[in-house]
Amino acid sequence: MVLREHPMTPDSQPTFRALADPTRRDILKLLATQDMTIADVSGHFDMTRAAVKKHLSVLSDGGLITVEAQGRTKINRINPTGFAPVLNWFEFFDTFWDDRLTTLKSVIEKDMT
Amino acid sequence: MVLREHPMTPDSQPTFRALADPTRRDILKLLATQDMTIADVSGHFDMTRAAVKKHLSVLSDGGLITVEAQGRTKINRINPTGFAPVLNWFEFFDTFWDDRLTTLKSVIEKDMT
DNA sequence: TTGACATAAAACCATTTGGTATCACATAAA
DNA sequence: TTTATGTGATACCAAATGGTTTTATGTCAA
Repeated sequence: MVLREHPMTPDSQPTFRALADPTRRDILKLLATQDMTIADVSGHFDMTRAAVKKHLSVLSDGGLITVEAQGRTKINRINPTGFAPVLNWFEFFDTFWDDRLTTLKSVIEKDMT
Repeated sequence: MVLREHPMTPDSQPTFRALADPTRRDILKLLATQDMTIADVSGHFDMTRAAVKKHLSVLSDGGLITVEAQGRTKINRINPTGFAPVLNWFEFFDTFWDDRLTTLKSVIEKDMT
């Protein structure tokens, strides 16, 4: 028995990969406040635009942002739907642990105290 | 304004990193069903025990499993509390999006249909 | 049309990552 | 005490990753 993702399930790997880098997670928090061009995003980090652009590409591959061309700039916009694959993955444990009265929700609440 | 994790917040990076690999996510699903030794886990994957051991170390670094010595074997056990850092990170967006009536919960439900 | 500017793309580099093979160590069993 | 077995640790390798620099390309404004 080798556990593998079901073939029909949308591949969650690009999303998990996109979330694995701290800079990309910070970019997502940035874009949660407002849509931004690449130049805008770059202004918040100590790295070249090219590097930021690569991160945005990874985020786009993971479905976590959408990019819309607007003249000579591109508007990077967070995509709430893109979180679904990861959230659904967590849901597996949530439903699984319902039996043990150890839901993920209770885990969060425990951490809050 | 450069977004960085608050110094007092437990570092979530090792947890995100641990979740970024598909094999490690499969291991977690395995351990959700029952605790296992390294040999047990290895039996489910087409790779050497050494490779599986590395994955288990990364999962342990991320706090997602605990390891208990038992004679000459080691029992690997999933640690629900270890999910807290990532779940809390998602909570940020959840509360943020409450204003827009776009909570993560609704994202999941939309994906279910 | 010319020049400025935002993004794209490619080559390149150092480090990390996921895997292997090998050897050492500790514990259970003969 | 041997011997087998489960695990740990190290060295090593190919590929991926995160960054830079440089060179296009496309679009807006004089």
